Amino acid sequence: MAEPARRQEHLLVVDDDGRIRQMLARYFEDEGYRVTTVDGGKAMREAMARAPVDLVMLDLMLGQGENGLDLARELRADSDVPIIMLTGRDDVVDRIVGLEVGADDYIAKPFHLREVLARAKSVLRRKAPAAVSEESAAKMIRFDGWQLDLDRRRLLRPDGSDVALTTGEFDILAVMARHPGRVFSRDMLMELTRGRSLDAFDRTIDAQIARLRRKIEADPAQPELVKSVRGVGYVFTGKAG
Amino acid sequence: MAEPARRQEHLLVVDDDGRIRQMLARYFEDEGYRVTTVDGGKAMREAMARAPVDLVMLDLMLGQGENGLDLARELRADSDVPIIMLTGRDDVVDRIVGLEVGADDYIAKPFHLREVLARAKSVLRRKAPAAVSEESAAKMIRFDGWQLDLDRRRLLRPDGSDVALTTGEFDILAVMARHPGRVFSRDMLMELTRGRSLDAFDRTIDAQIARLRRKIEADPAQPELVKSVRGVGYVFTGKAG
DNA sequence: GCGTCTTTGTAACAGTGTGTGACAACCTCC
DNA sequence: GGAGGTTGTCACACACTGTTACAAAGACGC
Repeated sequence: MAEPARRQEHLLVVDDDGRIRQMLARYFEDEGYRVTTVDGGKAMREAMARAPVDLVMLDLMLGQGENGLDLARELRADSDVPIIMLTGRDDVVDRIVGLEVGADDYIAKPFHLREVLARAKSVLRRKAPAAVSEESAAKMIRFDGWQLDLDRRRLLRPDGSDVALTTGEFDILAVMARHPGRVFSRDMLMELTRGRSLDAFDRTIDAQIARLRRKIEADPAQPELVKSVRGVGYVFTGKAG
Repeated sequence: MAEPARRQEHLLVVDDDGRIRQMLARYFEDEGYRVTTVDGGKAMREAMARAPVDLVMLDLMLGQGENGLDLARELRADSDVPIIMLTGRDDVVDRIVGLEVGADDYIAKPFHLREVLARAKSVLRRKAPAAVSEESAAKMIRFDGWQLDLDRRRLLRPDGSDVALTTGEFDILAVMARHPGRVFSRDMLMELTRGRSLDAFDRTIDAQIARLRRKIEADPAQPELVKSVRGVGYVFTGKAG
């Protein structure tokens, strides 16, 4: 089936398993795509820098202690390139990945190549018309009249106005607001927001919490939404709904 | 000081690695817990059916194609039993998903047994007094016109104004107010609020009670809400409703 | 590329919360 | 009434947290 002369779309496959790289590359090249395959984050960054990419297919479980989620977040920080996650796990993982980093679709391993192709086409079609088309219900967390939009990474005040949160501030709030009433240690917050663990005497989280409070609390000295639990950590005390 | 005959708490360890099962079983049994160990989902279901379980410690990477996250979700569907997940060192995805599925805490392998014990105590302490489900309606305790909001960690006076309680003060009041009329020994209060036991001649609890009274009693010298029981401890005498 | 602006990590300092020992007041039992 | 033990309170030291300022790192526009 000859493809009409069309700009060749460029796929980047990130997977530590050579067989999968080869399988995907062969199949998509047959389908008329240009395919680059890499085995990890470093190579991915290099490939991204070298040539524009239209779609990234990213394995969630990479070897070498690399984490697909981190790479996805990294990609999202830089660009709007569509991302399809490859995962061996079930729908729960995929949902989270979607929430966390804004991947566009997912495919569970083992997969059928025909299905991968269908998803890839679908994602490319959706993304192509410039602006992010909003077909899925936005994932929203509501509390005390506020709205935290996980897809758009925005926080809206009860009056609808926008709060300008930085990436770090947003990540901490997102993790905590998803579990009101649960106490998070600083270490947990560090791991959940950026996959690093905290070393002793690190005040990073405290500083971020302070900045966050300054933006979302009526009186930062008497916080109502993010409270401290002495000797343990922080807890989100907003009321869902 | 003889420990009051307290119900032995029952732990269920789910892990496919026999050495880990044995290590955890030995350690927690030494600490006075009853421990059951199983190696997979089937045995887990059987154990759960056989005897009530107070805490499940669940490995996320089970052999035989079994998925710890599925088991966690399955547990959550049926019950509110606290869950601690055992995860790989840097599998952030698993942790996020685990929390999302409803696990209460996670511990990265390899772990220190002392830390596991501390987490277990902490989870049991927070879960024990009535199932505090995360997204359920606000948990409120009312007494004599006062309102203690456990989710928001706030105390409101009859006139609706806010009382600024510290973490420690709030925890003690929360524990006692949940069980009006029941007498708590200092040791019990220490255990329930911070998972440590009290050593001899420790005046910590007394000091906290004094500070608490100063904030909530009309006349701290003639307490109406938190009374002393000489030779035993303290009792909350607020009238529910 | 370069300079500029934003975001983040870190150190320093101030303020708050808590544990501890001392002591006074109190209770109970003899 | 006195002894011995228990409780309330205070003061103080120390640990924990909030906040600010500044430097480093990163993002952005040109």
